Amino acid sequence: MRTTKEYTKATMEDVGRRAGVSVTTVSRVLNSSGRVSSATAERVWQAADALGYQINHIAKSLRVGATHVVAVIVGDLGNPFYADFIKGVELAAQSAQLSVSICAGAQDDEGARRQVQMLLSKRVDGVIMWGWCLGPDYIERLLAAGIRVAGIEVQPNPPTGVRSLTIDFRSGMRDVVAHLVSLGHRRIGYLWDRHDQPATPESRFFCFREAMREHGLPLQEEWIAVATGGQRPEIGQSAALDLFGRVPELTALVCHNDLLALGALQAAKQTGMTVPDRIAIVGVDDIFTARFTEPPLTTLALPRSEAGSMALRWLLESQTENLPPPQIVPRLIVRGSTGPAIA
Amino acid sequence: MRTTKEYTKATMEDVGRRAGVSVTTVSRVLNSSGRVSSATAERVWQAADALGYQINHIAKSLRVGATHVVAVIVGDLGNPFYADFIKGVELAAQSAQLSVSICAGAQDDEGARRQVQMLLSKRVDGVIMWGWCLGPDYIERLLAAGIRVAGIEVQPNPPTGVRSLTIDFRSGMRDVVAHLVSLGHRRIGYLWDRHDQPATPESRFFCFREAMREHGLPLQEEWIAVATGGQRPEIGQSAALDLFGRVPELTALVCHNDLLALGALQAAKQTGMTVPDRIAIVGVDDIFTARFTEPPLTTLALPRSEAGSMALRWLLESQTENLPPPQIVPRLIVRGSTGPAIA
DNA sequence: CTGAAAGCGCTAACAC
DNA sequence: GTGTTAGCGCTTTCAG
Repeated sequence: MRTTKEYTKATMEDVGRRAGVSVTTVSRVLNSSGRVSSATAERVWQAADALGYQINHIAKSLRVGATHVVAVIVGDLGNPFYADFIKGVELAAQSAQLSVSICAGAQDDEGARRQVQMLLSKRVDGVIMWGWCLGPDYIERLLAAGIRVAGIEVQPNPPTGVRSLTIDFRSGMRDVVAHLVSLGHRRIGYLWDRHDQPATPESRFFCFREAMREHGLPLQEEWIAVATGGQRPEIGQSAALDLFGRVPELTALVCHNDLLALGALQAAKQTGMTVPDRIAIVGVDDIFTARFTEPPLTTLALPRSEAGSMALRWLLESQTENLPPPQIVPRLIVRGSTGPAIA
Repeated sequence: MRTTKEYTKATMEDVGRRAGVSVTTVSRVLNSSGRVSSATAERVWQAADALGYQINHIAKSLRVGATHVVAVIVGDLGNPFYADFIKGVELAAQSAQLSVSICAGAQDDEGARRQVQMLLSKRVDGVIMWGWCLGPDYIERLLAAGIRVAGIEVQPNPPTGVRSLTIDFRSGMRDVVAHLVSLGHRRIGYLWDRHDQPATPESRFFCFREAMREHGLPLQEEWIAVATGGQRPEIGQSAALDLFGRVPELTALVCHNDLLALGALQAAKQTGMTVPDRIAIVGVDDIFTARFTEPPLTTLALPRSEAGSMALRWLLESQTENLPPPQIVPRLIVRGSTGPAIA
């Protein structure tokens, strides 16, 4: 084995010395920028890999002012939801020769401040996020620093400049409701995660309500359960429990996300309501777990990995003006948690 | 990608100019290195945040030769197993002022080569991995470049220099077997993921076999099912299916990991074997899904998030000679998939 | 086609 | 206490 020093610390100067050329030429060869005679080019390449030369990205970044690093920032890394998303980003990043840095979501404002400071200091080229993990002023700050920002489900009103990808919940929720209606359900509740607060027209909740209206089944106020306290099954469970007690005439429940739906499933079990006979349950996301519950969860699948890749590519797009922002289209996956309504 | 030139951020020189001092002084103040009169220090601070100064880590890294970036590299980012692990690393990284870069595992050798090249180029300070995602020579290469490497379940024989954390499967598997035996099971099979190949003394499989022996229940060759083809429930399912058909006298099955156990659960369902009455099933890992299967999965929980934090701290440890390598201790979580053996 | 030289923003000797 | 200076390794004018 070659010695440490030689193998790893080779600089362009070393390569140049070995090939009998200047650093300039080395740089030109290695980046295929500028005209170099093929003879010297050959010598440079040989010297480079004889020395095991690896470009020093730090130096390059300093010089050219771009780091080729994008950061992914998500609410809760422990949430199984995000793994696929990150995977998608990673995948696309690899083919774009970027590396991805990950940041746990900022819980409080102080955390957010620190995150932003870090992003700024590290001079990342871009930031990708799912959901609104950073306050608008922080996002503005990134934007002002020339850092590109792309986001999925950033509501309401992502600051101008954010490359926003939307999920077509309009069609998605229409599918969900159509499915339920076709099974004879008419009294369909919604387990809402208050997080998508003012429920903008692209939001899950808004689209659900809209779809209900389209079917002539206006959503009743009391059919809504509000889960507050984070995306955790337990939260969904208690909210569903309350809802089931309060309005027993419901025959179906659509949940804002699968985590909450998992809780609803438990709540049903707990109160002796059979799924899907007594109550049908639908989630959104299609997390890994969804296939393994009893019964398996019917859910509106979000192609998270693809969404991650799309977000990265959208981030890289040089001009977004003329292009239509990418849409992520969800797909209803019917499993065992939905069935015919009781007569 | 566009450079940030046009947005040029404040540099130390700008701060210095505004405060009427030199860059050196600014550096000294901002890093609290060196003696500076509190009066000037005060002026510098004021100038700094008047200008919204953010240190440029790129420049700093180039100068000091350390990037304060650690990379996490795992087999498959989509595997729900890893999310918590990464979260743990992130958590500890935050308090150590490091940022974490993530790398999807290298599937093939070419991928691995590229990953390593990237790590080298980006001059990360350290690499943390779960499982052996990189061939030994690649690891050597990182080590040779002065990059610290920490790994969990890196078997067999992590190259010297790797800061290896082990999981105490010895006690863990002992708990598993003791649990099963206390329920009256004696014919206990094992669903093996061949990946932990030569089954070193720290490995899941080895420890299981050892625990069986301790209980006077030597594992029969034919009680072993081998799942090849990756960590996917489907793989576990077909392997379990085969095993159940081949050796019906088994009353319990321990699975190398939860993903495989999920498959085993399906296989049991498929063949009409009730769990846990006809066959008890135990997994390892305690992935999120485990709580939601029917019946819920009894499993040997690995504290993945803590493991991630531990790994990072162990990576940072300056001298490892005198210190005992950290041990991760698993904990048996009894749920519904295990019960008394049929008489 | 090739090289010399000027920095990118920061830190660390080394003066004063 | 504070400033001057010399780079870290690279890209990029600008000359030859």
